[in-house]
Amino acid sequence: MKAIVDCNSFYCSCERVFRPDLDSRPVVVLSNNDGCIISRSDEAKALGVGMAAPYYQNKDIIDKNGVAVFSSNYNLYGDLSHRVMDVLRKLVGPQQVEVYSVDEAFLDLFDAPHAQLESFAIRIKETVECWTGIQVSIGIAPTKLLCKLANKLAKKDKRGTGGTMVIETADQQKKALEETMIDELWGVGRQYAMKLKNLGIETAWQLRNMPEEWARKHLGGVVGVRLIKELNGIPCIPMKDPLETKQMIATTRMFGKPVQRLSDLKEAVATYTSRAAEKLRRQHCAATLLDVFVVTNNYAGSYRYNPQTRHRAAKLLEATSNTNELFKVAMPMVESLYHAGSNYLKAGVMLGGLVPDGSIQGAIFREHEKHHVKDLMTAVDNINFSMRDNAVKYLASGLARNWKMRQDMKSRRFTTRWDELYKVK
DNA sequence: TCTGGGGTCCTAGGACCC
DNA sequence: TCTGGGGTCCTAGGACCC
Repeated sequence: MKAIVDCNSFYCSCERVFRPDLDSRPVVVLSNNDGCIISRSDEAKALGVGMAAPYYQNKDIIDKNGVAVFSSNYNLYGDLSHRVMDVLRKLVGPQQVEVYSVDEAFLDLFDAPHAQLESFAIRIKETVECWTGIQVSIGIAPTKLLCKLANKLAKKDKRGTGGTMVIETADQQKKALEETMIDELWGVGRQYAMKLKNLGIETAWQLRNMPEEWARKHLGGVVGVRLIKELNGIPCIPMKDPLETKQMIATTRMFGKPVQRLSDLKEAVATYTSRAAEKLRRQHCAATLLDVFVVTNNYAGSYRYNPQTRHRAAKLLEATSNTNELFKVAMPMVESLYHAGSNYLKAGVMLGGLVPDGSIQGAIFREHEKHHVKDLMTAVDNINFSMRDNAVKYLASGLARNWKMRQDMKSRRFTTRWDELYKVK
């Protein structure tokens, strides 16, 4: 058996930990640049505030109902997320926890006694809530897909099951699947949902009873087959090794306001490149592919939002995690992508073809020089980690930073900065 | 005036090889 | 004059997730 533990309205819950006065007030948290609403408390959902809805379109409802609004505070959320995951590791063992996202983790319960699953779930839930202040819902089932489904049902009926739900027996599975519409299923997005509805399939139970060959034909090949199997309680999505490293690293941002100057665009890409390189070094990897992209909106005759992306990719001669080496490749790419007179909304850097940095093959005559550079990178990373964000930065990243994003309603970093600690009195 | 920032997996199709 | 079949690797793009 497996479980998923999911934090309820995670970002909102994080804000409430330090603002108990908001416990019964609606709360929302905005995306970077204060653009979209990406987390809503139950009260905000009840008001009809949509997920991923643009902030400005909901401003009326928000103002009228005294909704508390926050810019996203990733230092705070990241730290509380680690605390939740640490509690889970303590309860079930570090190898049994797969962190799936900032607010969700799968647990491998292969040896948990069946008769005690329900009480086990309740104990996990109560411990996490007591130790971190974050409320969670838990779904337990034989497959990941059924776990997600159980979790969704547990969330719907908070009092009945206390925010936990076990789907184990054939009866429990049938009942749960009949209650679930296909568009609520994990792995069924807008496209598949539309397709399925056109074929007359409405509930998860109906989908479960379709033959695999049918799924292979209509639902993206192996993806569809996996869906059906998982619905039938046959595990096809394995637990991931917690030590696995990423295959791709990206850093991309919208600008606070559109930029037109090449110098601003280069500063932004340099900043994202150095961020991406930091992430790369943190997982002890080097990249062999670099991709730079820029997004323009040229408002042809109207103000319609009609973004256009252009990108350049480069294969690196030598795998590297050295920020300077990456700059040397990225900067000319920005220049070649740039057209004077365009409005740039966004830019990004992606690093791919990742290899472990212990095994970098390269020019033998440069060995000495490379050790030097590695020490420098380590020093920069250490300073930035221990001091504060970007205590040491590259000049190429700029000083004026006209393009920096807006975050007008950010709470304090209560748990990760001495000068922003919560004050009791 | 204002629409996020990451990721994964899969398929199709082209280039190339023998 | 005739012009196969099988394989690999890579890239682009779609669909999905939180």
